[in-house]
Amino acid sequence: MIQAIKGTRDILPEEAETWQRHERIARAVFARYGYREIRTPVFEETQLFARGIGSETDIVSKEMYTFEDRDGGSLTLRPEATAGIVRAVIEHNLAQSDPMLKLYAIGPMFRREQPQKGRQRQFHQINVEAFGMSRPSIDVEIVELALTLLAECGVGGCELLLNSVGDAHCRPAYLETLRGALAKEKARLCADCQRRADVNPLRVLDCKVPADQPLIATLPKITDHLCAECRDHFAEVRRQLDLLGIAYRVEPRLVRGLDYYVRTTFEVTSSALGAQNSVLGGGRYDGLVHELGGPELCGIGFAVGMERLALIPAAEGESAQTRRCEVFLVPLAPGALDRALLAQRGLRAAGRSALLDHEGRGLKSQMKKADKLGARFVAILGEDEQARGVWTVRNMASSAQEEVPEARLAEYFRERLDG
RNA sequence: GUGGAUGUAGCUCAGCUUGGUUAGAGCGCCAGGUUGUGGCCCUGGAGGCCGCGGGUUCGAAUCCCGUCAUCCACCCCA
Repeated sequence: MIQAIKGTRDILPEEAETWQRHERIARAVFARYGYREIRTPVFEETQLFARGIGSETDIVSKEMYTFEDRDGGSLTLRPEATAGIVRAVIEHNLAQSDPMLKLYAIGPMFRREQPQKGRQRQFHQINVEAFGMSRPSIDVEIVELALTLLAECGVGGCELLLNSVGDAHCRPAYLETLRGALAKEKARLCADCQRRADVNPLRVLDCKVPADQPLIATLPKITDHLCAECRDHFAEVRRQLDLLGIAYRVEPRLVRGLDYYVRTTFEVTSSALGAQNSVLGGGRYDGLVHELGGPELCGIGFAVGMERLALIPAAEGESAQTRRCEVFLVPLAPGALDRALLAQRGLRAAGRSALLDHEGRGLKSQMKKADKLGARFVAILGEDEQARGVWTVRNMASSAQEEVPEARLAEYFRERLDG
């Protein structure tokens, strides 16, 4: 039996309604903050990701779906959205003409990882990016937007983690300090950390092995080694978050896996998620646009994991089963089908959702079907009704029935279903 | 790539320890109980190479080996 590729899955109609709800809410929220949608291709030149994300990152070094095009070029299914959006911003010179470049994107990403709870090889993100704004207030707006989005989607029990990872001026010096500290203590850490100490010392800070924690706590923190500009920026971000009454926890050990982040980084976690507990993550990426061949244009953004969003139970149980049908038509008499087809077409043209049974079953069976489809009304056409040009209309909630002339059907339902 | 758990009806699962007549339940689906009326109830029905391959045995869903898949976790991220 052919089945879905490992790490991919089908989103069945019932769950798809939850996704649609989240997307609808997101678009509405973004409109209020002045963000507009951009849609970029799901595959790009491999070089774009290698240069943008960092060739030494896990994503680029071992998780990308890369393949050779027929002309020999190397293409890659996007593992994240920001690089492609930045490419489009540069290619179309969007920053030149837009007085306030704010963009969002919704779509699938691809990473070849081992699947587990909240992690798929094809997964979906909602991305938000703002370009050309360097002041701390946009950092705060982005964070506030992220939290508003989650709140409106009904997710509760979330925690905002905040950090500053410094910039090109102060991070190299900090890394040296950290390396120095690690060199002395390395032998006492777990095997993974000893490897990290050489490859990516920042990751040691993120280690979860209990035995390593006491030593990690003594390591120098990035937030104590920021340059004056980064320190001031971070302080102002925190001051404004306080001003807006937004709760957060400064987490100096919060390290992002993409090389392009500078200064502000943040993450929102939920206890409902298991090991992959981050619903949303992002940060500032001031050097990225230039790095990819564009102008000196700063940027900041975040991504929400839609699978993870869907895993978090909505605060209030909004289990309103969607009605698939307002009017269910039941042609009983031989020849009634023709009248039903005409009536169905007419009702649909009038904006009603109308269905009829295509199996030609008995009345009882069709009534059951109408009930299961959530029909508000059932309209029956038997020999008796057909002879007199009327339909017997049953209100499924009250079980009341009355006869309605065929010509008045649309009007009848409009009066009872609209408003 | 590594570790652990699990694979039986469309779905959720029992049966496996102590091998033994046609493999079960609930939900769902279909039909009947009402010559033209849904929900609740009752009755009946359809639907399973018991993940796949091999082995042990008179006999395997059940024991053994292998394999594949899924889930969870490590790594890392949304």
